[in-house]
Amino acid sequence: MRIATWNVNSLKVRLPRVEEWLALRGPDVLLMQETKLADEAAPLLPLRMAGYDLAHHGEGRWNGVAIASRVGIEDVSLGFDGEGPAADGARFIAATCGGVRVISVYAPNGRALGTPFYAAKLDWYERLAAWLSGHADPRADLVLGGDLNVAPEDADVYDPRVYIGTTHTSGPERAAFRELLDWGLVDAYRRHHPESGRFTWWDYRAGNFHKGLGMRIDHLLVTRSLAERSTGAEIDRDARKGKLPSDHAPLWLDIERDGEGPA
DNA sequence: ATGGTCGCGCAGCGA
Repeated sequence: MRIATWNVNSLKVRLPRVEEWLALRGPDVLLMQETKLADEAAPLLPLRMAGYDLAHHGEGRWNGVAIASRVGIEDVSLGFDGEGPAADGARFIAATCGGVRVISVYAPNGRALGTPFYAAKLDWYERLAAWLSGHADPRADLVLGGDLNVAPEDADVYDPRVYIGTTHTSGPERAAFRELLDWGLVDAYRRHHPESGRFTWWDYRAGNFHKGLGMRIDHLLVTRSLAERSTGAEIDRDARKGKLPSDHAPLWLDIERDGEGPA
């Protein structure tokens, strides 16, 4: 089973790139973020033509998360339980695909340390952790993926000195990220790639992609049962190239089916 | 050169 995540930065603009990428890499499940669409505008038919069902949670204009699956999609939930879909800013969608509970999240950016936006980011992480504690089991198969807007280690940025005093690498953000790991999730990409300098996002400006100036802020966090069955993970830098790219690259993880050997 | 580029939507904000 191949599970991928991609901040597409407008599914409307990116649809051709997404269709192309689905055909190329053939993920069973694709978690998307920043679709920037209202639910009525979600491209259900084009994805259906590509063989995927789509569950979408959007508010239009900003944010918006989705799950595309070619192995079924059931028990869709929008937003953190108890808050209702409107309260989460269209940053959380969960569904069961091929027997695995998958969650697509788009963490708040935080903008700058000490701002209300930064406080809201940390608060969102607390609510995410509370949701996990209340509604998920670390012993079950679960994937929490998306744009978490945190580079968990210094190895996840091109130069840690550049980020001193900024968001994405601050102590409280990294502590919030580590709380997810402490709950029972494993950073699936790191399990396969210990090396530094592997990024999922590069600023559009100043040729940063071509200069290799990026951050690893998109993640696939999986419970141990899945981590033990994972056979590989890759960031697809090629998808950041070419015509009309997102500023994020997709990331995927391959998992053996439960039971009898590789899928 | 004290910016740089996108997407949204039609000014200027957010990332």
